[in-house]
Amino acid sequence: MNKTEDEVRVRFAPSPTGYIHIGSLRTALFNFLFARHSNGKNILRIEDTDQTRKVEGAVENLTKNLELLGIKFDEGPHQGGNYGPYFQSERLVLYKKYCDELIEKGAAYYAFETPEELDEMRRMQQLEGKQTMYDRRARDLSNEEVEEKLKSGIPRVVRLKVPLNEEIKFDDAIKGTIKIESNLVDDQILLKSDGFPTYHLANVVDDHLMHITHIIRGEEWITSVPKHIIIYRALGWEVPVMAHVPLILNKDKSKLSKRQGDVAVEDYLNKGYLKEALINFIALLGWNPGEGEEQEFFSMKELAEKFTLDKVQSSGAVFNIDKLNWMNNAYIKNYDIDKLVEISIPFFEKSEIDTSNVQFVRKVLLAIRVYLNKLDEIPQHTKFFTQNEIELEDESLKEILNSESSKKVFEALYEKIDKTIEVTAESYKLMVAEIQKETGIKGKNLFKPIRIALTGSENGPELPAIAEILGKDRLMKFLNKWK
RNA sequence: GGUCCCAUCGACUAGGGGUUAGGUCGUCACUCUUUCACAGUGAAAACACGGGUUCGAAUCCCGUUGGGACCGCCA
Repeated sequence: MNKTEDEVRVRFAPSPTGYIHIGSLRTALFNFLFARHSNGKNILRIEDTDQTRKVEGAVENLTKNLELLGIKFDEGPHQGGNYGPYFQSERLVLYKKYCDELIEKGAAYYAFETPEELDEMRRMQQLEGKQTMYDRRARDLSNEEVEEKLKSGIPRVVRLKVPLNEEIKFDDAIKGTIKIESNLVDDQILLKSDGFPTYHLANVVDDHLMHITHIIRGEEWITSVPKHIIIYRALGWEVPVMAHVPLILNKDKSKLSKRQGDVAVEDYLNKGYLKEALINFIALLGWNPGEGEEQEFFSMKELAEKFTLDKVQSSGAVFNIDKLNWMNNAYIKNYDIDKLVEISIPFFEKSEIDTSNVQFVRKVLLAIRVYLNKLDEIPQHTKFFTQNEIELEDESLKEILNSESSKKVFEALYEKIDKTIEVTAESYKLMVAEIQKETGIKGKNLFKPIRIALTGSENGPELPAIAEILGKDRLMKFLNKWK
């Protein structure tokens, strides 16, 4: 064991449900940033104690995406570590051991109700308008009764014996002091009848055994903290620092959900949001460096330098796709072009562009990147570069093409291109400038007909770039049609 | 319904006893431009309400209202 005394150790503990929720991503990010900021360790632990919800390949998918986004772990299923195993399903003996200890100490007890009985109990409570919670009916069973039932082999669970008439208090690093009456805390099931622990038991045991110093997780957990504190106390363990991160919300301020848009990180990656933009955006959802800082763009390194828990917001944050789009566009515009080409290839494959010609892809991307909020918009911007026949966007454009002055322009440009060996953006500009001088036609009357003749549309990327990409042959073909 | 959490422009937020309440997205206008976009300049836009405390409250306290989360042999 090589843990140094006050080393910060945090964990991200997802259940393998098959995809990473945007909210989980932020929790993972905050944990990672906090660990890096404090020179501590970031640990990945898989909470797979629900046998009914196993998803094949979920862990691989999760690890892959987190890694892709730059969130790294120092310990975990793949990287190993001194406190494994890092799958809860492989730690069952541990949970059993501490569960027995709790029973021994009188801090937990056996209960024998069936799920149906519990449903019925809750139904009645609801009918009476009471809070639904276990009525503690098995709490005071005599030793003999318990022995007898255990022997009979009927299904049993272990429940937490919540001490009565006490005020449970703790200090949350984000929310401040929180107090709850113990009488309102449920005698939570700790060990299910299948022998697996529930979240509450497994979490406390693992966080302790793995020497977790700070628990950074979603706000939805805040109401179960008292249960955890009771377990820590019963086992004589120190309670880690709690930090409950506020929720990410839908537009209507409810918890971010599938129904109202994409929630899986993969969805965003697949749409062509750059990982840097996604991380930057997510980090700013519920956190900011404060103190008059007006910077909006942060690299992962900068985030790690600046991240502290006291700057995490205490209220929820609406996920605003407009701002993500703006930010992603900003990243796309400033990204290293060769790297961007690499990332963009899969999206170009959905267009007419021949992706084997990387130079060509590069040119097109350079011309259209300014328009892209996300990479999956590439196909809708590439048609100007791939058309072999020009289709007019609107019949009324013919009028412009057929005007006297337009004809003159086409004629002149055609001749110049004919004499040119290769059309580049530069040579195109020169030619058009010459035409302006020679014919006296300028402004709209000059460029508009050309644009329409070459693209079929009144607007689009810069003409010189388009001309270069189209190339001499197509340029002549398109002009010839109207001259 | 019970418990807990939360409350600054439409959204993300800065500020945290004395500020013209600042920035970013979005919106609108103008400028630039051989189109659209980009870029630039500017505008509209907020301290939920009511009581305290104080010379002074967006800021501290209490309440109200509003929103949210949780109340499972899920995590």
